[in-house]
Amino acid sequence: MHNATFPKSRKLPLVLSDDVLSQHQCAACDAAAFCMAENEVARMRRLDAHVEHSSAYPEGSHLFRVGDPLLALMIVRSGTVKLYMGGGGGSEQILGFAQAGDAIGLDAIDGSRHQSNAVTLETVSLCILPFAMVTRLSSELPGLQRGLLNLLSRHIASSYMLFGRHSAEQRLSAFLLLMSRHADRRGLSPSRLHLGMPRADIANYLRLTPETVSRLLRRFQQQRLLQVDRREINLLDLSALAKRAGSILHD
Amino acid sequence: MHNATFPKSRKLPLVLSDDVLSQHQCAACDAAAFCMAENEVARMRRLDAHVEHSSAYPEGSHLFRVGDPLLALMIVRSGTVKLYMGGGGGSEQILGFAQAGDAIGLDAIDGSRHQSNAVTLETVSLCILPFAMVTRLSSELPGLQRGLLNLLSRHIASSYMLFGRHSAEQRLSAFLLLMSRHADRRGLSPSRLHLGMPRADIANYLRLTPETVSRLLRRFQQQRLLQVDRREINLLDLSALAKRAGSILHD
DNA sequence: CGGTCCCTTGAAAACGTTCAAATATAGTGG
DNA sequence: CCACTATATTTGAACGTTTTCAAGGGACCG
Repeated sequence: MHNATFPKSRKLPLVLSDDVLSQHQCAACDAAAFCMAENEVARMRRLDAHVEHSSAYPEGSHLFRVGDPLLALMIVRSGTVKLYMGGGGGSEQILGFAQAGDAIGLDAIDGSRHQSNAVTLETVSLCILPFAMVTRLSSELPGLQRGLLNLLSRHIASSYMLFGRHSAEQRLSAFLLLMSRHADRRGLSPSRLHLGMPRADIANYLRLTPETVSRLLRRFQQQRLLQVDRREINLLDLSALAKRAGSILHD
Repeated sequence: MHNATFPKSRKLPLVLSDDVLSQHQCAACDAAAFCMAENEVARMRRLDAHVEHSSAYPEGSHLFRVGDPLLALMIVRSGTVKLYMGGGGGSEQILGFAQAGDAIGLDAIDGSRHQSNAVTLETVSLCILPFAMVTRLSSELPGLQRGLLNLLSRHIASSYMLFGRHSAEQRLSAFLLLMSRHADRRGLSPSRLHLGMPRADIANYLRLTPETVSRLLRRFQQQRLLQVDRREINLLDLSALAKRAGSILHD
């Protein structure tokens, strides 16, 4: 890890509000299986004793870079993280975005070093599960390893949106719809979307230009499919949007 | 597996010619680590005692489909295998091609079921390493698991060619160049290329149309970069081709 | 030989990009 | 609080690459 951009983390004080927040988030979180398991093993000992709740990372913080050793599994509590490959030399390729409840750090397939970069696009807070703990729990609990692998494969499956030759309209529709379903799964409103990233990043991810993304959003708004307010999107007609997405999501 | 398209395999007779052939291939094979390990464990016992050498699969045979249980790690000995997702309903997406020395069957990330389809584009012969053997060896030999994971990650890394927004010329150049390097690594001529697949499959893989692939090949030929003879390509100017590929391969 | 599949080739059209400039927003320091 | 700067977004018009549509060869297999 690059300490220059990696602020020191600390355990959060156990005030009630934070505890409730934590529970709510954990219930709809990628790492729920881990936290449940931890509870079981520790006989209802407090999560906070094992999971490290980080302080906030300011926008632009690198959580890890290519080649960094894999130290921990991280769960985004709030904010948006951009995962990308290729240096800043104009040729970066965005692999995906992680928001509340998403796990990151699973890209290290060889089990030791990261294969992509992760940078915060907004102020971000994390739950940090030291990798040693993940490993220990995995060996103790049989079902857990499968959970971890499922998590990994789900991540990869979502990236299949990028494969295939689809129109700009299809890709943006699918992107918005996936964001919506993601929010829904996390217990948030499926229509109130918070894009944590600039247009340029959406464009890069979808293999388009920022101009095209902007124009499409405007068109969708004119067609009453949604309302745009900077990075806040209000989806008005999910089924129509699904129709635009076409074959990307159904297959 | 679908037995309808999966002919019964047998162990090859140990005639000298085949043995030599086998050794030659194994030396430049994705599974070399496994075969070495096997030799070590078995105290120089013959490979053939453990690795199942399949009979030939005719063109169009499905080696596995989505959802099939993962039974074996397969190494292509000759021929070309197409890996793809999405049903035949006009919307298939090709994920890659496997030729001599390539390992297939590693797509089953959750460790139990295949996540893609594999079909032979030509007559294909395989080495089959039953998954139980792979698992057993992996647990006995520490370095082996890493070898397997490296194999997996290399496979994934090569698919990053598909990410990113590149021109048709860049993508086709990169494709040919990767084929060339692949052949070189396997001990074959880096200029004499045998594309095992139709133009339509190259196009699908590169997110283009068959027409565009055909036109580009013709243009490359006019520019003395290569010579085209049906599916046999003679690469005349690798460095010029690399220049066309541009940023795809260097990053 | 006849049929089928694959590949090629041409012309027109579409989609998305590029270039350029205006507008809006957030952040900063006076 | 305002002016000021940098960054992000929007918008327009022209352009270019790639696709689409259509038709013509060519190889292989029975």
